[in-house]
Amino acid sequence: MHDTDPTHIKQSRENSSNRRESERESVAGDTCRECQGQVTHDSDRDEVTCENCGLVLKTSTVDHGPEWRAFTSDERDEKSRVGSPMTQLLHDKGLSTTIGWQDQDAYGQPVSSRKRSQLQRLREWDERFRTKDAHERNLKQAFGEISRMASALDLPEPVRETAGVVYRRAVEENLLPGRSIEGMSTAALYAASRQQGMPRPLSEFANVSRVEKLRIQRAYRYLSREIGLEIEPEDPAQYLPQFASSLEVSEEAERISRDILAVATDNAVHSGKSPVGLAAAALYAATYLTNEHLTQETVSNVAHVSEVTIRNRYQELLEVYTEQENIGDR
DNA sequence: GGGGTAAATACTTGCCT
DNA sequence: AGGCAAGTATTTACCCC
Repeated sequence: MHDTDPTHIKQSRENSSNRRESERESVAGDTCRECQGQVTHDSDRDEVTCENCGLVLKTSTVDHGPEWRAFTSDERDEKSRVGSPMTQLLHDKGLSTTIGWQDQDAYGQPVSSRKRSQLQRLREWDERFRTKDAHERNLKQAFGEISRMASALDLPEPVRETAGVVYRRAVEENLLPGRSIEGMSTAALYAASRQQGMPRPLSEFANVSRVEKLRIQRAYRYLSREIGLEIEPEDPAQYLPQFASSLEVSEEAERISRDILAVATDNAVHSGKSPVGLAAAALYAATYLTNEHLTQETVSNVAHVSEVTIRNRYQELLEVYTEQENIGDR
């Protein structure tokens, strides 16, 4: 749904109308639209992701369309037995059923009073299990909020799903009691947007959320500490392939930049610095060494960091790197 | 184009109650 | 627990070579 590539949309249409015949098994061979890297299908999570840059290209590749065909509306009514599509954003993933309120059997006949009280008890328990505890009810409300805010901020689908997962984890870890659902769901969305590599300033979230910035901040801090919410690619090297391919630098340069980062990590130069900035600087430094000479501007454009950051960073990197080189050569 | 600096801002951490 | 404040990194805007 979030996929903007028209060819994919066409494919999925064909999928549902031609049933299974045109099902495309192999994502292998396709390439990432951002970095041209190899993409793989993770069947556990049902996501198509890029091996290089980790971009989630497509989630839920399952064909949600019916597996039967109907040619008349009567036939459609008769055959239809499906509910809404499954989604992370419904508290029970949209899969729950309810026990009907009518005291009737499958044929519409009234049931005996004995059965009736049995049904009543079943309904009670059904209700209890379905909204098992405060948690599930929280989820329901929170996911609503997440969706609303994500739309307002125009965040893509993968981010919303991630936010859902994050929030669900928070609930499972019992982090909710005493905290507002609003604050937490905003924090989850904020965290998700960062994890997915498209951070927005906290203030934007504050604008669309019903809680103030401070609350969100606090909730976020809590979140990230309590469930070790590693803002995922903590490893700067992860960004390299992506940058390298969009900048079309030599493999040599990419290899060197990887070295530089490794050395930098050993020397603990990189604590507290943004991984993106480091990756960009390393790449810039590498092209400097291989005489490819990219300008700081081009690198900064691709990496979305300022030239200043690259300047500051690459000098430090180069310093430790050349030092290490000299020691190694001796 | 590379390089530098100052002020503003975003974000984290630590300290205090 | 929550609140505040200080500290660090990054960006923006401007300058010079």
